Order: sequence, then structure tokens, then C-alpha cells
Amino acid sequence: MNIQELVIAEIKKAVKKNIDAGIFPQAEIPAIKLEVPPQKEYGDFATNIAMQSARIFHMAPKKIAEELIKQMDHDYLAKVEIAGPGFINFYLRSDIIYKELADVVKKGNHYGTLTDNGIKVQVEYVSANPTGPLHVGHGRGAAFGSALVNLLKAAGYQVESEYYINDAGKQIDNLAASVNARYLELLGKKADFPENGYHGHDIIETAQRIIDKFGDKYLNMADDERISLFKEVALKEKLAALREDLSAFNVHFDVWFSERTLHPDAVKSACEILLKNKAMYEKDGAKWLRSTDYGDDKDRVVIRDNGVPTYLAADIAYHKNKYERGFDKLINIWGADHHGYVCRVKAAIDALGFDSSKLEVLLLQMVSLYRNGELVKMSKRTGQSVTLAELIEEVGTDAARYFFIMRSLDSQLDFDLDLAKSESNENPVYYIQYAYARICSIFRQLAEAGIVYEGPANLELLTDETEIALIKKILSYPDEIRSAAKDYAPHRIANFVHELAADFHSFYNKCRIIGVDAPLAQSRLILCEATRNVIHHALDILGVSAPEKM
RNA sequence: GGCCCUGUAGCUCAGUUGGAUUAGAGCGUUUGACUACGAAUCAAAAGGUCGCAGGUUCGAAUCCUGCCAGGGUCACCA
Repeated sequence: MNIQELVIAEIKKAVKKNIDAGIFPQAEIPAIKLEVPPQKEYGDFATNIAMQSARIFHMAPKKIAEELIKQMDHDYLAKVEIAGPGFINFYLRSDIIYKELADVVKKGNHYGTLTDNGIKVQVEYVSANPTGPLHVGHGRGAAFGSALVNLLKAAGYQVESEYYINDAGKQIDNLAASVNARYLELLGKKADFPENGYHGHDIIETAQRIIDKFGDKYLNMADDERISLFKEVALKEKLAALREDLSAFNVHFDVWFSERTLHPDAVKSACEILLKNKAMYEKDGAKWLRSTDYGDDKDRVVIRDNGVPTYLAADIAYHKNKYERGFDKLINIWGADHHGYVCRVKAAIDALGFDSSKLEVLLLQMVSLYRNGELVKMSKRTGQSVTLAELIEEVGTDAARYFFIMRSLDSQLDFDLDLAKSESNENPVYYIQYAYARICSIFRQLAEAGIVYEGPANLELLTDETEIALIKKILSYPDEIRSAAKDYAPHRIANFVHELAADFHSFYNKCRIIGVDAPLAQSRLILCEATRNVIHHALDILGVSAPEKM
């Protein structure tokens, strides 16, 4: 139990004692939360519980606060006082933070990783169609998703990441037809390019590679036979390219789930359940999901009048499969352009008899690229868009990931390419990495000079305001992990580690490490060590590298 | 028109679910700091009617209602 938990337990006890003594009326109070006050004069942490329960108890907040403090055992604190309209401020004994700092260093690179909470979560993200290269929008999903997976793991969840491969259906047929058309064109034949075909240059490259390898071997084959052969070739190639792009972007999946495995059995059995539950009906030769029963604008076709299942059919079967795997929580990360889709999928889940509230769909807003202050135009239709691979090439994985993650999902993201690739003080990524490299440099110099500090450190020598601020920042890290994970908000870790780096730079500029008295130097080195571990831990969550030299 | 997201400093954005006479970062602007551990740094200044108008209460950038502006989306496409 850490000190905050102890205080909360004490407050709860005090509430109960007051109720038993008849001072407070019999009533439930809201959950007790501790927060860090905006100014250090208001203590190390504080609670507003007296104000929150004022309405419930029909008592003045200050009176409630007084009675609470009377019943609390707080010898382990330096001071407890009532302030403002009814805040209770707690002041730590100065030696507490030093003890906690010593614990931080003892935990080494595990500090920030919380104990297993037994909750099984699946995160499905990217899941882009394997019909072409990933573009920057996918990049945001990939960076966010992988950071979320890392964050949840750090917070003690059991996490499995998954990529859903849309390797069945019309878009794959289009892919095959597009490759076929390019193949014929390259061999000097006339070919009608499919109406909804993929115009990207990568399709031509795929066709060219086939020719490089096999020449005109397939030219005299029947069209449909050739197309179905090219389908497999193209799919394999696109998937390999996806994996490669993602891997270069520090994104890895535990499971690659193929849509094909759902056809036809899983789709059929899901439909049977829906029919049995009267959530599906036939009209105009098609089978419809009664999604309006669950708040959708209209019912949705699951099986077309020609008997071919829609995309929704596969998705229903897919989510059924996910639920059957026994996760406590399912997270889908989708582009905001799919938001209308959420309702019908949840409708299907409920209609199948599962609990749709277990599914959390996180929608990410659009990404716009800016170069020289101007919007970089993108068009998916003509294949003229900036790919993820090009972005990585231009600004690097670290900067790209950090820029994608540092904003909340709900905000449309303006990605400033010039800022991301500037190797200067303008760039927040380098600011953080620089702090890390600086610390490494200190230890490197000590090692080179053969300096060893002996004897136990006296951390109470760390009394400068920059030292205290840095220590407190480090100590707040586990709470930051906990709350960011609870809210699926990895961008808070990005902000946190930037603030941590700032606290370190301030400390570094004010306090010398090498060259001061040995006990003080040793204490400061321990502070450096703790800072280094936390920066590394946080950057690992973001999927950004921690270079020892820059 | 329905639904979703956004509107906070010149620009890009935080603001941990309603808290503290002073709403925070970064960039940009201005002024200082390297004969000592990495100046990719630090210290400080200027910069705000939190889109507008009501409402809820001890207390609102945060919750409710109505407007205004920008973006997204409304398929037997995926």
C-alpha cells in the first residue's frame, strides 16, 4: 500500500466513525480521490471529498473536513489542513519521498509496470485492406494502437493485439482484376481497367514482378483462371508489404486473423442464431439485420439478394468469434469515417446474445499533412497519397510515432512534416531523447574517468527545488500509467515524458553532478538513474527509441 | 436534414471526468545564461472574453439547452 492508498483508507475509516457516532447522517459518499494541487503551497496532495459530500450530508464542507481530520490517524504525515472552500490538504513528511525514490531505483526498469490485474483485453487495430500500401491515416491508427497495447500491458492488463485481414470479398477481386489489367498492359495487350480498380503504382510493380519472374507464361491462360491466380500472388505480396511497413514502424501483432476463415461456416452459423432470435428477416430476396431495434437509422442487409454476404456479415461472424474467445474487454480502433458502422455491429452483438458494452470502439479523426505551411493534398482514389513508408523515410519512425501519439484521438491531427524532421530544439521528440542521452553521457564519463562513489547515498541531500520537483514527477509515474490506461489515452504518457524531460533539464542546468561532494554527487546520480529508467520505460510504451548518444 | 468529432495564447495542442485570487505546454516573438557534467539546454517576459448566448450550484474550459463555424459520415462498398 502506498501513501496515497493509506490516506484514502484513513478517510474512509474516518467517515465510518463519524457516521457511527451520529455526527454524519447515514449515507453513501462518492469515491474518494486524491489529486495533486495546482500549487505546492497547497500540499502534496488533496481531496475535495468534504465538498462533494456537503450536499449528501447537508453539512458545511469545512465542518465535514474538520470532523474527518479529527478521526484520522495521520502521524505519518507532516501536516493536514483545511483550505479554501473545504479542501483537505496533505503534506508529506520530507523523508517519505526519499524513501520512495530509493524504492524506485530498486525496481529498476520495472518501475512503472503495475502488477497483473487479470483483465484480458483484445485490441484490434489497423486492419487495413491488403489492397495497397498503408497511408498516413493508417499510421496514426498503428502508432496509437501499438502504444495503447504497450500502455495496457504496463498497467497490468493481459493484452492480445490483432489485425483483421480483409482477404475475402469484392475489394480483393478488384485487386486481382487490377493486377491482371496491368499485367496485360505491360505485355502490350489491350486491357479494360476495372471501374473500381486500384490505380496505385504498387499494382503496376506487382504486375511487373510477375513478368520478371514468369514472363508471359500466363498470357494464354483463361481470364478467370489467371485472375484467380493473380489474386493469391497479389494478396501474399500485399500482406508481406503490410507486415514490413508495420514492423519498420515498431508495430507487431500477436494474431493475424483472416476473414476467409469465416466463410462460409462461421457466417452461416451466426446468421442462423440471428434468424432464431428473430433479429434477422427476409425482404426483397435479401436477409436483413433488425438493427433499428438497437437504435440504428435503418435495418442493414447481411446477405444480399444474390446470396453473397455483405461485409457486415463477416464482421458479425468475426465479433462472434472474438466474444467466444473470452476476453473481458474488446477494443476496436477505427477511422472516424466508420463511425456509422458502430451501431450496427453492436446491434448484431446484442442480437447474438453477447454484451455489446464489452466492446469499445475508439474512433480516430483524420490526419492532414503540412509541408512548408501548406496542406499536402491526398486522394485515395487515384492512389496519390503519402504512404506510411514515405513518411517514415522522411521523418523517421521515432518522430512519426511521437507526433501521431501526442494528440488525443478526438482531435483532427495536423502533422507538420518540417517540425517532425527538424533535428533541433523545435522538436519535442529530440527534447525527450536529449534528456536521456545526457544522462547516459554522465554515466559514460564517470566510467571513462574511473570514478566510483562508495558508501550508502544520503538522498535527503536532494533539497533543491528542481530536485524535489523531479523526484515528485518520477513518483507520480505509476498513477499516470494507471489513469492513462483506464482512459485509453497514451497521449498522456507522451505529455508526461515531455514534462519529465523538462524537469530533468531544469535540474541539470541548476545542479552539478560530477565534481560536487561525493555524498551529494552520489545522491544526484541516483536521481539521474531513476529519471533514466522512467524516460526509457515511457518511451518504450510510445514505441520511440531511447538513444544513448545523439 | 440525422448522427459523430472539433472550437482554449499569433500557430499546433494539453487540461486525468465539476475545484483553489494565477486556465497550462511546445513553436514563434523579446531579454538574459557556456574558460565546469552535451546550449538539441536553462532562466525570465509578453501573449486569453476557453466560439456565442442562456441554464444547473458553494464553484463551469469541463455538465444541460439553443445558436454559429470547421471536419467526418449517412450503400445489397469495404
